[in-house]
Amino acid sequence: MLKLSKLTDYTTVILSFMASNTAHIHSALEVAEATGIALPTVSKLLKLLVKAKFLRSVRGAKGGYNLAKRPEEITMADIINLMEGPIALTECSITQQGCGQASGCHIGGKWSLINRTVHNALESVSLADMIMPSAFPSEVLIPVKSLLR
Amino acid sequence: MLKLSKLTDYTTVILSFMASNTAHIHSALEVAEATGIALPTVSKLLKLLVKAKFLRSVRGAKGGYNLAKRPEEITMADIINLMEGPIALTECSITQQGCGQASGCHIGGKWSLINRTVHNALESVSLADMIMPSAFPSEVLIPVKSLLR
DNA sequence: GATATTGAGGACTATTCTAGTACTATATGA
DNA sequence: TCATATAGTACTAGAATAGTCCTCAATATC
Ligand code: FES
Ligand code: FES
Repeated sequence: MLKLSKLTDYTTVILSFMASNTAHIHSALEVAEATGIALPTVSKLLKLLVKAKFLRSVRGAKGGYNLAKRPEEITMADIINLMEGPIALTECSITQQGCGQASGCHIGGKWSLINRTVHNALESVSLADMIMPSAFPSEVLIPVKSLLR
Repeated sequence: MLKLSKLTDYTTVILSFMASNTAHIHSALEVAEATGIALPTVSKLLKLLVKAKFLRSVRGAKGGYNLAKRPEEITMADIINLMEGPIALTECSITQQGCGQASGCHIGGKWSLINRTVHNALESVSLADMIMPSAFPSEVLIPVKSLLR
């Protein structure tokens, strides 16, 4: 289904929630209740997000989390990159030298074209776009030609 | 990693091979040897591709497979769609009514924007593009604005 | 200063999904 | 009729994912 893992989904929901109210800090419990995701899972993800510098944390009583960046600065590509590693649809697009079935492959470097195409698509959507009631990325043109070098 | 399953990868390799030589039919064994993928797996995938109308099959001795469409008519989006189902990065983008954590979700229909963005990207690359030594999709512009309705 | 609250960090388990294999039936050319 | 090749289905082992739990560290409040 070319689907994201549930955790990536959750992460997006959590970040959207944080972005929609940047004023004060939110405890893990608060986030869990607001999003409907189980507390232990939320907790796990929040820690991850702090490590990745997307969130800041405050420890101790009355502690919690808030966004460390502006919503415009976090794109879907960033989130996916964090949760699932670099966007690489196949093994052989990571190393440039082709994968196992090297011998018979007529594709070669074409995967990297596809990867970049998808990556650009995901980069065109930011957290800010996610929370706007009906605002959209103004007009992002993705000339496939420009992806090549 | 936002990665495709291996089977999808294999399928692309197999289809590319078929596309690079549309003249005569290829037996499963021939495809397996050419691509380096294990025969049983190749066989399984070829059957699937026939069912999906991407390939035609000829049964019996001297039988085999060949492309049922022109390489330009098969896009990466088609292949992924076949192997992994409709491109839907998350559960809730399938049904329009939101997923489990409905209550606290500030995202709503925004997923479908992302899905369409990615889908368009993948649709811009066809099998023909994959086999051309260095040809690329001429110039596909993806105005994100146009994805919305 | 004691205590309650909240995050940090890591380990562990159950479950689900994927990949790969095997086996039987059917069609066709020689 | 036999050799060859696809059609269809069922099964198994392995890997990845999701989710939970437990202990330690920091801080606010009383
Ligand atoms: S080398 Fe991996 S698909 Fe071609
Ligand atoms: S309803 Fe599923 S992520 Fe919002």
